[in-house]
Amino acid sequence: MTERLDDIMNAAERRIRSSGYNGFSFREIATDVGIKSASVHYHFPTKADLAAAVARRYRERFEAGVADDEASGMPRISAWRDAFRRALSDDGLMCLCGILAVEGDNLPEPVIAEVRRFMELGIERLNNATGDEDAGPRIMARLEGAMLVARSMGDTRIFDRATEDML
Amino acid sequence: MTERLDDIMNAAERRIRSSGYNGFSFREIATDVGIKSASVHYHFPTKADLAAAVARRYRERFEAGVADDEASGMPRISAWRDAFRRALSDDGLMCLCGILAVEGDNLPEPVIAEVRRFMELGIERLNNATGDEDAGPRIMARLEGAMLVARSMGDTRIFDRATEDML
DNA sequence: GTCTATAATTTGATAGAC
DNA sequence: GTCTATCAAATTATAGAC
Repeated sequence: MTERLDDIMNAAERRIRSSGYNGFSFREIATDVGIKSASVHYHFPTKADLAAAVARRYRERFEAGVADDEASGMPRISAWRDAFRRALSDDGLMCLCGILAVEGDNLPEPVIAEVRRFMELGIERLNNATGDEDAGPRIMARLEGAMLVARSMGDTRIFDRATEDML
Repeated sequence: MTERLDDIMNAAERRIRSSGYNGFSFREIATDVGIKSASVHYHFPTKADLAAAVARRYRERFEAGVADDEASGMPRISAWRDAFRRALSDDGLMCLCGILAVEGDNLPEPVIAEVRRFMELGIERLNNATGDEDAGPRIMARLEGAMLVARSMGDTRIFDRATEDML
């Protein structure tokens, strides 16, 4: 039913995580999915709509992944580390919110808002888990940074080596 | 003499660190500097040329800043932390190589090469300083990540809180 | 829902005068 | 070195037929 919507969002997520918001076009998404760009606009009127929807879904999926790990007894820090590791190893791509975060202030307001929500979520959860209000920013920084460096060196194992003490 | 060249590179660096490689145009640079885009092409034939030159200069300036700190007695890890902090607080912008790193593989080859050189430099120097081959990736990850998170939350102090134990 | 067609703008880049 | 003029291509987005 809504499989077409999913196809579009999947293609958009892959493209954004590869090249960023300014690095993909509606025509590319359309080609990936096998339709025309006008049809993509039918589902998402503007580029900002599409990117914001993808960012929201990413955050919700991320949150659910962490919750699953915690439900099976994993400590919260390890669960967040595991969720980042999964995002990196599943497809070798950067964190969606990480790349949107660095692309910065020229992005549409709704996209920026979703990214900030992702960061706030992680910081708050990790602060609560540790009782240390510096722990949230520090752990999120390590995880985003480990993805960034691993990606720039083209070596996933760098993420593991830079975060193995968090297990 | 070459002040025009510097003006162009300064404008390009600011734009890239704000919005990335795909987020700036020759016309914007030209407007910033007060000339026409054709004149920018005179100095840098292609966009890849300009970005690669800016990335190389960034790395060299970064390296010199670290060397200065070390010459005045600062330990190497603190010196790297200080150089990142300076880059962030001078203008509130992201690390140039950090943003180019996440924009990824669709960038022109010469630009990717400069970014990788920056990361390799940091990793190697920090590995040597600690005698631990995991320390380089871990420290670079923390510094890049702290900038990323601080930037996405619009709060420079997050960088300090996430890295104060490295002083 | 998807298409064709197209508008309006921007982009990276070049040619040639001064 | 900088300009005007221009190009070919790509971009976001819309109108309207099917």
